[in-house]
Amino acid sequence: MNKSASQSDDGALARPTTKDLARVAGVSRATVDRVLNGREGVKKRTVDKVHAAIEQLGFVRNIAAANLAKSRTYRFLFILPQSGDQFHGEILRHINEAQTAFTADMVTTSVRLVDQNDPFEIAALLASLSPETVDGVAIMAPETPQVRDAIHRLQERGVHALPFISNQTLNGDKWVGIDNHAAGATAGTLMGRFLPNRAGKLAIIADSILSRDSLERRSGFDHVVNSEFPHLTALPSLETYGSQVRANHIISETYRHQKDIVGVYILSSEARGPLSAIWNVALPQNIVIIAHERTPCTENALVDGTLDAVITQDPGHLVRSAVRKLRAMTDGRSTLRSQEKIRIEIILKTNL
Amino acid sequence: MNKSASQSDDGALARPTTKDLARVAGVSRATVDRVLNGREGVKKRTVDKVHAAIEQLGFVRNIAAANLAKSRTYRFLFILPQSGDQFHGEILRHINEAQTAFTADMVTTSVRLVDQNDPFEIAALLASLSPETVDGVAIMAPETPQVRDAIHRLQERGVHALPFISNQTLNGDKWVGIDNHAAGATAGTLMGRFLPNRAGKLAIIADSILSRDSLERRSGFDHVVNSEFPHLTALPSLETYGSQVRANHIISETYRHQKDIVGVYILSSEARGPLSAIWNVALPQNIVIIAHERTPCTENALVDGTLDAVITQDPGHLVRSAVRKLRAMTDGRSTLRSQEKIRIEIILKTNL
DNA sequence: ATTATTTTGATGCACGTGTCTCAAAATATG
DNA sequence: CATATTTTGAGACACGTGCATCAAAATAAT
Repeated sequence: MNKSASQSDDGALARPTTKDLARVAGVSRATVDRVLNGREGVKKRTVDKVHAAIEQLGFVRNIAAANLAKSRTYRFLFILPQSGDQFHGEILRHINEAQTAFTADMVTTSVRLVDQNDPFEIAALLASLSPETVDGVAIMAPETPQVRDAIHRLQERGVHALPFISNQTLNGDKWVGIDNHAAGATAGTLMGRFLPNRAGKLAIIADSILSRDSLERRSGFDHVVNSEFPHLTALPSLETYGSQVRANHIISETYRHQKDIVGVYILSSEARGPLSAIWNVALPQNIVIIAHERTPCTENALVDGTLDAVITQDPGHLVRSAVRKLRAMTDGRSTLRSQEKIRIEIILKTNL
Repeated sequence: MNKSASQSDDGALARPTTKDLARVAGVSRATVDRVLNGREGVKKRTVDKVHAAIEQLGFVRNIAAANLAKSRTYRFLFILPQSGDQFHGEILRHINEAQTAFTADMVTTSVRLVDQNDPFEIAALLASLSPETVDGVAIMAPETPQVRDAIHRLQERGVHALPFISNQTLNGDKWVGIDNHAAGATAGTLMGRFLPNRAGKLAIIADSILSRDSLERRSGFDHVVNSEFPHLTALPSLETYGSQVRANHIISETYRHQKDIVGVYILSSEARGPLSAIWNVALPQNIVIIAHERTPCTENALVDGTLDAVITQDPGHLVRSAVRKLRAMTDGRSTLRSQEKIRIEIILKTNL
């Protein structure tokens, strides 16, 4: 029987190396290298022998040593909107916070802020990137033809691209973010459960209903409310377009015309505008209000009772997951499904 | 001005190495090594010079290369209860599932199942461990004097110990798990919010109220119910002691004597017994039932509407966090607070 | 059977750090 | 001053893998 791997002092099985592979497969280390790195000019019979040895020994490549040998560093870029949105601020904070941890893993991250409403600027930025300066890009931007094409060409040039959080068509698990339909449905369920016996109307407030996120959340919300809580009626979405004045206006107007509002659902990732509008209008205490994303603003609103629940995704997890995925993409590996699944979290006053 | 780090082809700053440190500090690589690894016999003035260079260059040790040189492998052991509990099954599953990912990081994990009720067995196991065979242990076991002492001696022998999920006194951030008081409070909040206008009694079911977890959850639950939902009254805890017969008995008895039960809170991490008892007794449809831990059983109960909400902690995150912490402890590093914070998650039918 | 081509082996260096050894230099002690 | 001691430097090798070169062996083509 073959001695399958060297034995260490304490009797534990040492981890098999390429040397062990070569010995067990009966080939040279050079050939093992050719097989492991998929180089040309190796007979199929030899390839099989090596693979059999890998199987037999349970060989796992020492990525650290490999990266050291290649002196590989991962250079990743986050492209984020430059709006002052607090949620994006949290994302930025986590990118910086994790910088030290990333450095230890040979990952360097940088951030570029772009105007969300200028697809040409985004496309131009993407066009300026090449595999010589960056290995992967996490992109948070609305899906427009320009951007979609730019992403496509970027990938063809050999730079990995990863839709980040929102607004892009998803392919397989090559994206990071939550299922917005389910997030909306969760909001709907909470709304219904918090209002078990009170028939009435639900106001729904969004920045703009044109974004993919908003549409999906709205659809999930409606689905649950219509099918499970027929005593509640979701009103058409109100759009604030990011304007505080407009937010104040539409909320007071709506409340004036619809006296039987029992709940408010704030769709957008920035709840500050709608919340202060609600504060100004002084809605009755017993209206249930649900918003998205954990920010200093929504935390405060939870604590003082203005907000009843917040549906959120963990920004730190989003950032780390993006980095892990980009790294896996550059290595041609796959990631752990369960680790990368971004949870839809529910936050109440008591689990802040 | 000093040339601070070598320049790579593409113009990007190469990451500084110990060589760069030596050059900038004006000492030899041997001395840099003495400082970095805290060896004796270096003059304070020299130590300061090196630290200044570290600061100036922003030097971060290449852990991968260091571990390679030391041929370091991390050998961790999980000590878990051998009860057939589904939640523990999930933990086990995640340990195995993440095995491949760990291997790539030079981490090998093993698992030992022990009888939770036999502190002497656990203490004996701990006593048998030495730094020669294991670097760190994640321990999930009730806190008894025997176990506490054994853990203490284990640490003195140089094996890192990490309380895992439950039942040990906590020191600083050297533990993994959720805040059970907050988890109980969350359950209480949901219960109250789901029952806004229905006065009545709440049945509370536990395996045993003697465990630290149960006590803390109960206390959090009571606090919220008493202070915020005075129309609800939490009954004394019912203990099942893991017996299905007893579960059936106490639940039917309680329901017979207390006709105005409007909610049930299942404290323990195993909800199967109480749930099937509830199923047998056929409680009225509109009773709100909340349990802990996401398992196949609680998932099914959510889908079919028996359960209204599940409070849970992500077992995969728990496992990975334990490994990261043990690794940081062995390296003498600190971990990222925000990443290791285990979230109290709320699961409804819609965010399964 | 000879030559051309493909496949394999042997060997050496590199990556960044840890860990030795031995000598040289600096400083302290008498 | 000479000597003992502390502090530092120079150098070599190791870890596991990638990558390159050149020769040797195996196989295919003529």
